Amino acid sequence: MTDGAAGTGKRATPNSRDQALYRKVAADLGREIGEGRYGSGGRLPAEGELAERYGVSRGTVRQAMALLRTEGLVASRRGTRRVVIGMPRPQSFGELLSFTRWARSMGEEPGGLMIATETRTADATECVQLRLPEGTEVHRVRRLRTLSGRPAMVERTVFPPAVGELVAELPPDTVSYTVALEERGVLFADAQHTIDLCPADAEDARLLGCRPGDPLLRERRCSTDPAGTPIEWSDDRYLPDTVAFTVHSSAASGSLARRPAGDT
Amino acid sequence: MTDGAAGTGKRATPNSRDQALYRKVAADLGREIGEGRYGSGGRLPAEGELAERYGVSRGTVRQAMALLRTEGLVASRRGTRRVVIGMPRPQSFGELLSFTRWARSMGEEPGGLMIATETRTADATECVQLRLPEGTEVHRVRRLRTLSGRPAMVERTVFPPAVGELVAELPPDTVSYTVALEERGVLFADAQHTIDLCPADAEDARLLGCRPGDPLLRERRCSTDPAGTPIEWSDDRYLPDTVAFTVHSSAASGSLARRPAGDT
DNA sequence: AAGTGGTCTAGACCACAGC
DNA sequence: CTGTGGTCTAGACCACTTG
Repeated sequence: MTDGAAGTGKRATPNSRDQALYRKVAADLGREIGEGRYGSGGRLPAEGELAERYGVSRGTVRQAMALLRTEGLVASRRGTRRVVIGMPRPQSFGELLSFTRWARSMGEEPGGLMIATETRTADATECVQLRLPEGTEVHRVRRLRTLSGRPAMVERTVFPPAVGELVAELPPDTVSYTVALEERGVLFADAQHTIDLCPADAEDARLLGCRPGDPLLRERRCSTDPAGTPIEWSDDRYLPDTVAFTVHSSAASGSLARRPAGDT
Repeated sequence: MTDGAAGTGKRATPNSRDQALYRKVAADLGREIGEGRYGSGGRLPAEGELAERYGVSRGTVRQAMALLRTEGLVASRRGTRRVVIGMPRPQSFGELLSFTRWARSMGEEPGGLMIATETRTADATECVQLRLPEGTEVHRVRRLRTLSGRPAMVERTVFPPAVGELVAELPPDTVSYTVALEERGVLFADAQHTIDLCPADAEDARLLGCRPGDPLLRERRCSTDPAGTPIEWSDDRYLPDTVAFTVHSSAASGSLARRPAGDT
């Protein structure tokens, strides 16, 4: 291996730029899959062949494959080569948490009409979700989100104190809190979502232009930073025909579950 | 390492029973997390410590951790120990694909009222989803699913020929097709889900006892076997207040995405 | 029997968190 | 500086699929 890093010869390269090697391999293969290089249901090259092609060890190729697997692009089992079972989706996580980024990726103009903002003591649910001691002050925001002017979703978000302070200082014309927070060093790493259907309350109906009681698609979400600290707890209610959620799940890991309606 | 496997000393043990070592470690840690041993937001032991405790290498501990991570139980970053961010959920995959198993796990009595079964040529959508050539004959089943007698969901499933043959031979009183198929060697390994809201059509309304046009929570799903071959394509429509779906997603992998309503 | 992915080991160095 | 997880390597053996 042509190793410029004078030394043991063990280290491949210090990763000239930001990404890990296995991520580059995964991205490359993901791109090829998206281009139909192997076809839907087609077989990927063997681990050994890929290791040689990219000049990396088998372990690194396997790390890349694990990524492609959790993204739902390939299936694998002992004895045969991996198989293509899905097509890559553009950078889902950023667009998943940010309504603004998602809207823009679709060529729509996102909007955020502030309805109310307040600082109050957290209720029982919020304390559990945000892992805060009882009686903590939290920052609440309610907004009507629009797509190219049309009402699309009512957003009710609660921030813990540390994040709430940042939110309170945001310029009044801020469209994306998520992007603004990331620019201020708050990183989103994990999120837990609950998706169900709920009837519009009086406020939902007034904002969205539907009747009270009309069903909405609800996504409740708790996001955490890389340290595992909760940074937001949100209740988003979408008008029908606005969005759909897609999930990949597998027997090996399984990030999706079905629960009885009602709790939390 | 006290290694009874007289030999190279490399292999730890041939895995006395079915499971891989890293799965045992993950299961064990998952159980401890569920018991609150480390607390919500608490820190896990270091990789090295766990490797010693279980008598395995660091690589094996890391495989276990990767599992716990995709299951949404822990978050991790360089420099500090892993942190608990979620509680374990019981065997989600089996209960996710099987309405029957899910119902029973909640102490409800699942039912399946057969509405219609037919063999016809697949339409365009079905051909794409099941990766079948145009004009292939598929097996279709429509059923009303009930929870302890109450209507809960209308299920419309399409099976490719190989699976359809098995389905056609199932006893008329079969409640769970999923379980029956698994008993006949059809294994479910991966699934791709799309969750959204859709209005009840005339049949939905009649079966579920609601009005046509009333919104239902819809889950469309394509499941594949370990070889990556599609084995079912289903459109399930739930009455409101019946179910909620929960998903974990992370910046590192991301199995959840939001899409505009409409397609596929 | 050959090919291929699954599991496990052992060791190295790096990058980051926190004292 | 020390501890910790992230990345990478090299090699071994096993279990399964396929021809």
